Amino acid sequence: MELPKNFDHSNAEQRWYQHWLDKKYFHSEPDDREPYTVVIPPPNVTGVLHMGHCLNNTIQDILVRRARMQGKNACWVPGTDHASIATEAKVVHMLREKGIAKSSLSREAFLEYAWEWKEKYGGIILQQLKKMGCSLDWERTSFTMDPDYYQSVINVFIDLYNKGHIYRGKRMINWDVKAKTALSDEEVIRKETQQKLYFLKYYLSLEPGDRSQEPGNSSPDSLHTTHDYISIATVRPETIMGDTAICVHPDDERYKHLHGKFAFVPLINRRIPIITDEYVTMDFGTGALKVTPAHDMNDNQLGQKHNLEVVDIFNEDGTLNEAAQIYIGEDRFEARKKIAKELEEKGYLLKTEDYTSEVGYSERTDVVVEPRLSLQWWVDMKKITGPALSAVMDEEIKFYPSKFKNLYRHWMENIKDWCISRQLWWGHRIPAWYTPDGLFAVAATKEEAFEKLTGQWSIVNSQSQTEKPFLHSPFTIDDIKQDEDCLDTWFSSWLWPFEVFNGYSNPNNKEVNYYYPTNTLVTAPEIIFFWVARMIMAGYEYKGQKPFNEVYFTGIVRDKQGRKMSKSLGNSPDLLQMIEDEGADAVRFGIMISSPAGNDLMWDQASNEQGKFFVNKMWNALKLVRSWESRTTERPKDGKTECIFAIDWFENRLSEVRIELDAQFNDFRLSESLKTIYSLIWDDFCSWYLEWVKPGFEQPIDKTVYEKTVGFFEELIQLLHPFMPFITEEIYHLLKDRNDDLTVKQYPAITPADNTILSTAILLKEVITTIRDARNKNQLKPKDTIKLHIMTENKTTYSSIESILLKQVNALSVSYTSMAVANSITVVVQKDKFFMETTTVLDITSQKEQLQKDLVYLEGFLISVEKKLNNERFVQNAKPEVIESERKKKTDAEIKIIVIKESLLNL
RNA sequence: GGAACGUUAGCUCAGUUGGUUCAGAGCAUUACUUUGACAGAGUAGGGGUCACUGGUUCGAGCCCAGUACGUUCCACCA
Repeated sequence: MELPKNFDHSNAEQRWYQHWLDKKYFHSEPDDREPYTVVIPPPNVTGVLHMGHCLNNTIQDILVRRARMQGKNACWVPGTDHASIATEAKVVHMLREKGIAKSSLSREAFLEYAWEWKEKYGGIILQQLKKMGCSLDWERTSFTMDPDYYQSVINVFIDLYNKGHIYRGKRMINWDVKAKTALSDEEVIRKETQQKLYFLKYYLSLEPGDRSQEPGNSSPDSLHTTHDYISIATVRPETIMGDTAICVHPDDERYKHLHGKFAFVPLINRRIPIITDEYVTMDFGTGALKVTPAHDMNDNQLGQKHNLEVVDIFNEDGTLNEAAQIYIGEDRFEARKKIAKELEEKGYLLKTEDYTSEVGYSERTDVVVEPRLSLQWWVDMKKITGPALSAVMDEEIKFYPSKFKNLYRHWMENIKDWCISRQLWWGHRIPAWYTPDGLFAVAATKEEAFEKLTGQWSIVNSQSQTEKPFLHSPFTIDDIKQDEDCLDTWFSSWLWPFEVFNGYSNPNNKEVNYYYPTNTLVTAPEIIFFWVARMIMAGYEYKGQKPFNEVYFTGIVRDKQGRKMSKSLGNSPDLLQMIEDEGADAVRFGIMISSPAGNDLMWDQASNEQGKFFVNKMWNALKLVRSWESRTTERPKDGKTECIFAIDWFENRLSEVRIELDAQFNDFRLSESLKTIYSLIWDDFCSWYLEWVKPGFEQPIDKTVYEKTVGFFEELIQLLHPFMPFITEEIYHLLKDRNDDLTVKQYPAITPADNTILSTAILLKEVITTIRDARNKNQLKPKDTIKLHIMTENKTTYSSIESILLKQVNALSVSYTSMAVANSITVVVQKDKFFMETTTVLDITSQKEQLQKDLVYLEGFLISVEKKLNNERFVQNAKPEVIESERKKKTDAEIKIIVIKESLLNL
């Protein structure tokens, strides 16, 4: 059969992926084999494949495919995350384009749209993973809002609440004014922002207890007989209406006379106390700080400490409310401009300075985050961290690279409570129920909640009966209402490693018992806290066991300028287009070859080229080997020996590499293992082995050699298969007709390599290279033949390789000599001399130069070795084997020097 | 402000317990080959004071201290 000139990747990819699916190779059922379980980090349902996914999933696929070929029961579970905020944003956007406002819809109607949207677009990313060749068990596809999963999330909430680990509390949170939802600290991105620092006058009240000067008159002059003021610096003049104190450092001499006095907030003239706290930095701004407990995290803490009034001046969309008194309804940043102008006009503004500071932005909507007081649901994290810290520190769960252990420890030791409520409809609705009077109960159903609330009601009322007969009015089941909010997305995905096997909804079922704990988690370091840490906690809390044995953190994919790949920068290539153009194998190769373990990778699309070239190289090797098939012959036993050595060598070389690869995989040095295989195929197999066994033009080939060669080729592509599944499966089937498939072919056992053969091959390669180099330098054409004379004490070694040598350096003959051969090119390799007899006129200067260069190096080397050996302290302190090796270096160098000197004399 | 990590060839990176046949690989580059699997190739070569300064040691790319630069994370001064 004639093979096409090139590999047709798109045809092969489709064909083989479908074939693997038809054969159910990726489907796993519990059996008596050792399991190898990986759960995919569930991409957002809204997601489309990007380079990060490409890296992450290629790595997982490599691990899973290798495990499968090692005889393990490999199970890779796919699925998606409902991604509450991101998905809701997309649905809202989609509705807006249709002219429908979310506010005009009931919760039920909105959710109907959302599900519709999810069904339509939600699976795109999973389809894209198929294009990459990912060997996922599609029958196990999970979704964080599947009915069972949903119920598990709710039950976990109830359970944690009942254990006292979840509470409801008013806390300062990061508020996204666009999405109108609370954000966790981790969802806030801090960016350096150019700002203005406004220096404002706060006029002083005359007497600390003077009530005659209450606000009411708008003119400062009417409030103050003098113009004494304290100046403060702020970047947020629009929040002054929320000020309830001014704070100075107790030791600040400038303000000691003001301790306990009062000042007036400009424009609204609220009278506020001047308090002292060491929190204030004396040398920043004016050393006096305006305290706005409702709108600043630190001010809030100060406010609590000093019992200050809290005046919240913002609506949930970031506009000013009535409490602000002025500019009601204006957006916060509009208000800032207007207030700044008014302050200036009325003489409150002393000056402004340019100022750069970090401002928090919402990761989801990119608006400036507003610190806001709000009633939210919280997880008391200290109560559930349990064994999660020690599991990682004691390496019961191993982190690769281990540097992330420190980061993890730091976070765990300083863990803060987790705000889990989100003001969204898309997600798991919080199972809390309220009476019209604000009593609440946590329960799975309304009926249960009603029962609990009735109980609470009677207790409360019986306690308060002495004072008031009904502290809370009576209510019916129809009066109670469920919490409107949903749970944070991560509150569902932290159950992922066991709930994909129904490990919570159906505890101790056969599957979860078999597959859990999972083996390897492959994820991005960015979500070590969001997800990894919380999965570990949930694992111990609900399974009493770690969720995975090891975590491999991939690097961040950056472009060649070192910038993170992102949509907004537009430096993220269209992955699917790339796969279509260059082939999935090339793309997988490209991302893996540039991916050092655990470090960020500078990815350049050019690295796909290397993958494409590699595919082409293997394709051509296939064509070469196949062209021999029809020319095989049985050879007499005393036939040529060159192939015997080549085969011996390659067998041992394969063993050697297998051992190497094992070590690399154990440390997740996947990029290196790909390089190892790449070089094994390109250099060892194509450049050396195939050249050594290649028959002359249109000559026959020994049948045994042919079969061995096909066998080697199979073993090579088997090693490569996890990295580049399509081209390897294709070659496997084109090498010869067969019924089995490479995807499930089991690796042979690892055998030790014979070092003698390996070192003979190294010698052989070195001799070939050196002679070729000498030919080059003496301007011999490739077609010019030579007669090779070898001067060696080790004839036996050379006899096994002399025929290869002859072929590889285009020699007519090889013979052994004990004397220098006149008029020849001389080279020295190790302890042996090679004389190349040629008819071409020789220029001996370059030879001489080379030999002299070698001589100088060797003499220098010898001196340094001798120096060392003559150093008494070295001989005393160094290990015996080190001294022994130094002695050997010395004698070797001495012999070589003699050989080279002789050669120089003969020139 | 605190911390972690990094600095090795033009670029991206390996260098495991200190031992001058360890200064490496892949790209890129140069010369020569339009040879019969492959020019998407072959053969061979050039290229580095291992960031800097000290120290420990018989011996340092590797260990220690400091400096500079870079990246990231955490906390943040209004």
